[in-house]
Amino acid sequence: MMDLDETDRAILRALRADAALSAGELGRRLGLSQPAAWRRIRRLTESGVISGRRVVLDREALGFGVTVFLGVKLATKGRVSLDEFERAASAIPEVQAIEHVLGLFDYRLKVVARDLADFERVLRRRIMTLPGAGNVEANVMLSEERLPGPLG
Amino acid sequence: MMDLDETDRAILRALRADAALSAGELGRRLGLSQPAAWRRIRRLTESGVISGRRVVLDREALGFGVTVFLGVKLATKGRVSLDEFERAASAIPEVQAIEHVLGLFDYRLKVVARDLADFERVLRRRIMTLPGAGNVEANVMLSEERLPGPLG
DNA sequence: ATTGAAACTGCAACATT
DNA sequence: AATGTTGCAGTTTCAAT
Repeated sequence: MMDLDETDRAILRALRADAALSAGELGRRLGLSQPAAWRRIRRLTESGVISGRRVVLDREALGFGVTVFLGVKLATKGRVSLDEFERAASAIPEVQAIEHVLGLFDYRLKVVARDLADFERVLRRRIMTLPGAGNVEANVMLSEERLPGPLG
Repeated sequence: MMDLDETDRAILRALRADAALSAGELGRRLGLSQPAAWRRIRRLTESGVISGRRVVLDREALGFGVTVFLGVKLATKGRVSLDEFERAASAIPEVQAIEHVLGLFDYRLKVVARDLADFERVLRRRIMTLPGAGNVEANVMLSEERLPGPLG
């Protein structure tokens, strides 16, 4: 953990919205020279605060109009069950994220599909056959809003 | 929606892992010239398939070690209730994502906090006081695995 | 698809405060 | 310790072939 000043936070806020911003453009906005802004970005990257840069793909543009969150309760728990479940879930192409959670469910899966008919196929042939899967609860995503979140 | 060939998919797969890859490096890997790779990236961006580039922040490095998924059932529904709930939830700094869903819950919130004591504060003073919030169910995240997902 | 060229960016070295 | 200036290699972003 690292302590950030107001300038660092402004940089993170800007890069969260658009990681393609150049150090020069960032410096211009914050009143820094290009190398000064660049050095701060490098420092944030090397310290691990910035852990990567990813492109965001538009699922709809790719033909995947349906996103569903699944809560999964395992029927059998234990070291082997968790590993096996995670390995099998990772192998399903439509699964975008696997979250191991504590609470009413054991896992939370984010699944995408072309449409509801396609989702039913994934659910029946892939999800319900996952090793150890007991109760499964589904929530179809209608819309999603991503927020900046706290920076320290 | 746009149709992609195998090369486009390889580009998306590579950029999903690391958006900082240059067009030259991408071309080298795929057997394309630098401008050819660059043109494909631009085409994918202009068509909306690539909808943005974001930095990934390490929550733990920022001092937020706890991530909780909340399922929220509204007590009162209707146009106004949804708008009001979303507006109030957006104003909570610890809320990272607001997902409007169909199913057992009406909303799914991704919330981060410094620790469990901090999370309790957020839950009691911010979440439970959200307008219209009825039942709230929580799942504490233990680990998360993000997968490439299907590309068409 | 390749080449060439202008503008910009990333990155290092050095000086300043 | 953080900044600014200079300078160069590499990249982006075009146009031309």
